[in-house]
Amino acid sequence: MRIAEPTVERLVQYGRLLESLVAKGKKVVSSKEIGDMLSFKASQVRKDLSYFGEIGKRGVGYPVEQLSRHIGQILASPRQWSIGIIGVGKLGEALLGYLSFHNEKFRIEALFDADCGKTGKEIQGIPCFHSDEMAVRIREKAIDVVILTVPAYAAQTVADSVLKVGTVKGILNFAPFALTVPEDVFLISMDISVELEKLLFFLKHKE
Amino acid sequence: MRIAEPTVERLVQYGRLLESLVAKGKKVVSSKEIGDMLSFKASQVRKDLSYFGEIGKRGVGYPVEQLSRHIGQILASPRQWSIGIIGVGKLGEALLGYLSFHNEKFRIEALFDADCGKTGKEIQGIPCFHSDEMAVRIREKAIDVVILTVPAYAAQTVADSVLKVGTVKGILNFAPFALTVPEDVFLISMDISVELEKLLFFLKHKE
DNA sequence: GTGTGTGAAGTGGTTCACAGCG
DNA sequence: CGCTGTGAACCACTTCACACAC
Repeated sequence: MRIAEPTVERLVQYGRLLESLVAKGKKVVSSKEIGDMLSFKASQVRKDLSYFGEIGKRGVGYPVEQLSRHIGQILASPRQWSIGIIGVGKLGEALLGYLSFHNEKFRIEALFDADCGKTGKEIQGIPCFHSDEMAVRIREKAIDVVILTVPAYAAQTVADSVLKVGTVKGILNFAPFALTVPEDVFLISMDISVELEKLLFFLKHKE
Repeated sequence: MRIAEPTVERLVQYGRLLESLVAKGKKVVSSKEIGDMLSFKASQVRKDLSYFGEIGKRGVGYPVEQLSRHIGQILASPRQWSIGIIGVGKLGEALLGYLSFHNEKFRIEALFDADCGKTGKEIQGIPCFHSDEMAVRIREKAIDVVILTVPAYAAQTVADSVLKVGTVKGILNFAPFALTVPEDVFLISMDISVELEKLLFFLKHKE
C-alpha cells in the first residue's frame, strides 16, 4: 500500500510520543489525547493508525505499549543504513553531534570536506576524508544517504558527483539551493533561510 | 488576498533564483525555464506569479529584473524584525553564523543559554544572556521571533515562558519535540530526526 | 508562433459523521 | 455508553487546456 508523506511524518511523531508514554507507564491512550499532545485532529490520528491494522479497542483507546511496538515495526529498517556528511562546517559538526548517538537504524560512516585542515583525522570518532576521495570512499563504505552541508554554490556539483557513484539513494540537503536530482533519488531539503522568510512573510501579513 | 503556505515557499525560491539570474545578466525568463531550474511545473510557476499581477509578456516571458524587484517587494518587511536564538550549542552557533550576515529583513539581537560559561560575553558580536534574564531581555529588545535550539526536554517550558512576554509572534523550532503554542503564534518546526526518519522510511519502501 | 493568464478539472489529503464493537 | 474504524464529503493545492496578447 502506498503511504503519503504527511502520514509518515506524523507516524514518526506518534512513535516518539508513544515511547515517552511507555516510559511514563501510561497503559492506554485515546486518539484525542494523542491529537491534543501533537496538535492533530483526533480523526486524523485514527485514520493514520488504521492504515496499519486495528490496534485500538473501541470504547477504550489504544494500548500504549503494543501501539509503540507496532509503530516501531512500521518504521523499522531492514538493515542499518550508511550515512555520510558532506561539508564539515559548524552545521555539519552540529548535525554530527546530533546524530552520532547509537542508533540501530543508521550509522554515520564518513565525513567529507574540501578543507585540508579538517581531513585525515577523526571528528567525534568518524573519519574525515578529503572531497577528492569522495567517490572512492562512498563506494567503499556503501553510503546510502548523504547529508549535504556545503555552501549553496557547491551543492549541485557535489550532489551530481555523489550520485554518479550509484550507492546513494537519498539526500538530506541543508544548502540553500534548489537541487535537481533524478526522480529515483529521494530528496528532502531543509532550507533554514526559506523557512525563516516564510515565517517573516506570515508575520507581516498578520500585523 | 489570502496566500497559501506552499505558494510562499516557492515565492522565496523564485526570489532567490531571480536574483541570481539578474547577477548573470539574463534579461528574460519563461515559466518553463524557472520550473526546470526549481523542479516545478511551468503552470505552477505561472499561477503563482499571476497572483500578484500580470508581469509576464505573452509570447516572450518574464523580464528578469522587473520580476525580481516585484518579488522582492512582495516578500519585503515593513520593518526589520528582531530575532533571538535560545540555546547556544553547536546548532545554535551554526545558525548564528548562517544568519548573522547583514540583512535588512531581520537582525539577531540576543542569544540565550543556561550555561554560565557562555553567558555574559558576545558571540560573533551578539550578546549572550543567561536564561534567567530571558523575559527581561526579550521585552527590552522587543524580540519578534525566536529560534529554539534547546534540548527536547526543555523546549516546551522555554517556549511557554518566551511567549508569556508577549512580544514574540513566531517560533522557528529545531528541538525534536512537538511544541504546543497558541494559534496566533506562527510556528515552524524543523526536526532533523523526523526528516531523516522519513527519508529512511521511503528508502525502505523503494528497495 | 510563442508563452502568459486563468477558469475548470483533477488530485491528494483532511475532516466529518456514524456504524460497529467492546 | 465510549471510542475506534472508515466511507463519504470536503477542502486545498496542482495541473490542464485554451483564449488571448505580443
